[in-house]
Amino acid sequence: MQYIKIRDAIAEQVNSGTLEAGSKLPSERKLADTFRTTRVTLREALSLLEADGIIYREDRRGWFISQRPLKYTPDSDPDQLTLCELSSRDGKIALLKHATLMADKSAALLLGLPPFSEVIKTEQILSLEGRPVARTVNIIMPERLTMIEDEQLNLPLKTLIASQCIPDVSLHSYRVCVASLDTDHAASLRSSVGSMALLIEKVYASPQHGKFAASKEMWRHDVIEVGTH
Amino acid sequence: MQYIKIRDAIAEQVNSGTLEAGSKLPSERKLADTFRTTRVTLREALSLLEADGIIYREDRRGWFISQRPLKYTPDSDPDQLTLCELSSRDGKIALLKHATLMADKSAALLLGLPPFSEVIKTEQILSLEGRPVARTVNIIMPERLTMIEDEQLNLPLKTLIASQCIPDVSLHSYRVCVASLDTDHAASLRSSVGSMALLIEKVYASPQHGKFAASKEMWRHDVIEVGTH
DNA sequence: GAGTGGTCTAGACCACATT
DNA sequence: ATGTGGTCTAGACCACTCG
Repeated sequence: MQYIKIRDAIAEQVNSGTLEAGSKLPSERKLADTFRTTRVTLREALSLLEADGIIYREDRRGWFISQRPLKYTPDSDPDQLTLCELSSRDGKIALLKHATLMADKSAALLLGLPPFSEVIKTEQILSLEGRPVARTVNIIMPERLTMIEDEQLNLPLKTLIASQCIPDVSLHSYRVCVASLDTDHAASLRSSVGSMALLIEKVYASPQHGKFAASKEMWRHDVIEVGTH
Repeated sequence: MQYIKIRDAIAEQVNSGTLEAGSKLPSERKLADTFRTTRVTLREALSLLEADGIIYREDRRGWFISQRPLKYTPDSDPDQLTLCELSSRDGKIALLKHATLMADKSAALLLGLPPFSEVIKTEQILSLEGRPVARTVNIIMPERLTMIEDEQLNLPLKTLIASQCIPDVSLHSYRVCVASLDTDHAASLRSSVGSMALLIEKVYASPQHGKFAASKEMWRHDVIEVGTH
């Protein structure tokens, strides 16, 4: 099993600091030559390293060394920008699109909505040092909102909610699971179809209104982990 | 991108119920013939389905249709056997090995132990309907235990702790992350090196003793997800 | 013993990113 | 324009599983 040895050789280079976080690996053809093998086998090794979160792939751009992951803690539920700050990372949110429309099946399920409910839906991209790492879909029930300014649409959902003066909002429930990227998500994240990702779903509720907002975040899996403290 | 079409074709067969959960797919060579392609491309498609948790691989045995995943809820922190029961699955725990030894780096870190601390370490395999799906390492500080019978060693950690009459034990912290299987774990789980997995770490503590026990569970990723309720 | 999955080779073409 | 990664072909051998 050659590709195990190749994986270990590259992993060692990363751990020893010879290859710095964020830097690019040599081209697949060069690496294949170096290890005296073919691209197919080399890519097998790279995929293992990718699975471990040690390197990541940018579609058609090459392979790069991962940074240390962010750590999302459901207990304190920091919003995305706070999460970045906690790790001293340069996080920025960009708005992809937004619309008021009928809730789709997944949104209706998440918020327990009756058929034909209208919701506000926004989609955002979170970038770290310019690299897109997560795509978020936010769903909000419009009756619960007094007013949204355009500039607020690229705020984290939690921040937006906070501006709405609804008392006692809390993270009602969340779900974490391993997922893989579809064509659309892959493109937004400069990744490729089928890449592993971590899906984090959150539902926000208040005693008065019950469940009224939710988000689905699709994270590149090398970027985040989940836990306490 | 042929392999996307092949993936979708197989996924459709699964969703429509033509292929039942738990059943085996035809051999790779047959499938490659069916889709008029080579094994390499076919395996690309199968890997996507595996990443989505729709199918899973048993090392050298073939590809199988996944069951619906268990759902681990840190809030209530059900033990592994309870978790299986909640989904009406036939879960069984087998003891791999156990020993009293010096805490390794990862154990010491988890429990905040001083150097040269002795701990009890047990390793277990959880099987669902006979299929090994998770490997658990339990770490316990021996001072906190009155006595352990051999028959208790294949109990879930939480159940074992409950038998020890330590008041107010709680799940102190946990961590969930995507990981990949090393040679050893892969073998225990009838999987292959580098396969994606979900790692769940838990630390138990009580007001009197602080952190005194922990577990690291390595789950085949098609089998489990994490969330509330 | 036949068939299977695991691994590997040695190419090829294309679309895209970068220069 | 060059080189790169993404995709695909058409084989091969071995070790293992299973009947």
